[in-house]
Amino acid sequence: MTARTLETTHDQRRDQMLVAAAELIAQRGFSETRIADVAERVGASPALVIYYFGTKDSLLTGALRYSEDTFYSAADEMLGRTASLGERLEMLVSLCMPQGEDELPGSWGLWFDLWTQAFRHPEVARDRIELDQRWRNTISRVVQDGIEAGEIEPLDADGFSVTFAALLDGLTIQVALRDPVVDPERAFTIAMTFAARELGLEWQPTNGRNETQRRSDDGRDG
Amino acid sequence: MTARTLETTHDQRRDQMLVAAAELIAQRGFSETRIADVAERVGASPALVIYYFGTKDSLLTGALRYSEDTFYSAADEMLGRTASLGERLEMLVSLCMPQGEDELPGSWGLWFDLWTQAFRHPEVARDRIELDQRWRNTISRVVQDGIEAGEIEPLDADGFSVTFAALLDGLTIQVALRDPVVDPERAFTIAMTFAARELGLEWQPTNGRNETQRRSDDGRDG
DNA sequence: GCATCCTGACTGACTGGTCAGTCTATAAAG
DNA sequence: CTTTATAGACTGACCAGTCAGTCAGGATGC
Repeated sequence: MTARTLETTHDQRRDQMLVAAAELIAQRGFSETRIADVAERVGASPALVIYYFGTKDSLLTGALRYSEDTFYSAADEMLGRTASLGERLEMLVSLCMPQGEDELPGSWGLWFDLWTQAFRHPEVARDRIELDQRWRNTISRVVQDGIEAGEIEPLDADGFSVTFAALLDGLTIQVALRDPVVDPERAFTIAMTFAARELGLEWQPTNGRNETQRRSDDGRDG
Repeated sequence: MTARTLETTHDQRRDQMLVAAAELIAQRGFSETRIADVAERVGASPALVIYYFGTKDSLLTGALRYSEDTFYSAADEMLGRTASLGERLEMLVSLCMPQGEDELPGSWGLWFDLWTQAFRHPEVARDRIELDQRWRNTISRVVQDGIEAGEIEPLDADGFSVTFAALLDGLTIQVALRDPVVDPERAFTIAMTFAARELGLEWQPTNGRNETQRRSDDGRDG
């Protein structure tokens, strides 16, 4: 039916705008993102953006949601392609550490904006809570799988997920904010050491980099 | 001498404005804070605010700095009045958990704004790094004192401070954002349990509340 | 000819910052 | 003890720019 095609292009446009908005927010910040910027980015008129989203706020918070959602989906998907508990944890952790510039485009700044918005806007707060629960569930599931596979002894996976998620958030902040004391490698090691100790899992840092992430040659920085 | 009085009132005015700005940022958010709002709050004209700070940005980032600085000073000061390692840790942790509404006025939101600004403005980032180092030093010092007092075995206090600070940040986020899974009590327990385990310290949750913070009656929840 | 998509032109409200000049108080001069 | 000078604190009026959102109407597809 024709409604389908229309709806499809409609949704495509929408997603284009959401992605563009997310990228701009990541670069410039939430309230420094203008409708006109988003419009230009997708090659449309500002009026069209309003046509799709009604208000600026609706667009921007939508972009935040969209971006985080994409992040978690990517995480879930990647997890599907890995088996061992150790590797899976490494994957989750390295996903949190902005060490390359090429991951999801600068999405780290979006966390800050999401939190800032959530703090003052109940609707955003609700979404964030949901998103965070999803993240903790992912962690919890990974641990649970490890238990069921006999890799580690049974323990309170949910409890672990709460603490571990908090630790990851805290480390990610330092790394994203380029704290000289907490570089990506160190944050990675801290997180993994904590997890290993807490779960009773064998783990030690591999030589410099962990192998679950990006090809061994990473060109140069910048 | 007269210059003294003049300078004093000058600085008073300045501080008034910084405090007012901090409060407004906490309430409405960084970029929703107008010069006119600050001016009104201190009973002055917008022009006067500019007269004192030159630009809006200078005022707002100054307010952020001022507020965080006050927080850490308060922490240091409180620490001076406590002796045992356990109590000191409890104090640091409870200082991070916004459970009452009456602490420093809504200063939790300021963290989010500080991070958000720091992510995109190098100057703010520098300040934040310094502030955070100060915080870690405080933690480190507390642990070091505990070691020297023979309360715990020697260990890497700096290393601990990095991890513990990150965990506290992560927990504070959840609490500040009213995550139903991580209420203040739970966050408190998680942090203390982690610290105790990591430091080899005896600690168990007291009945419901810990005694180092506020009187037992806290009215109702807001 | 109808619905949806889309735009250019426009506007109304807001806001950071300027500026010319007032007010107050201390200091200097007469 | 007045008068005058100087400086800092302070303000009202104003401006120039920005930006979300409106609207009337054009294109496009069916």
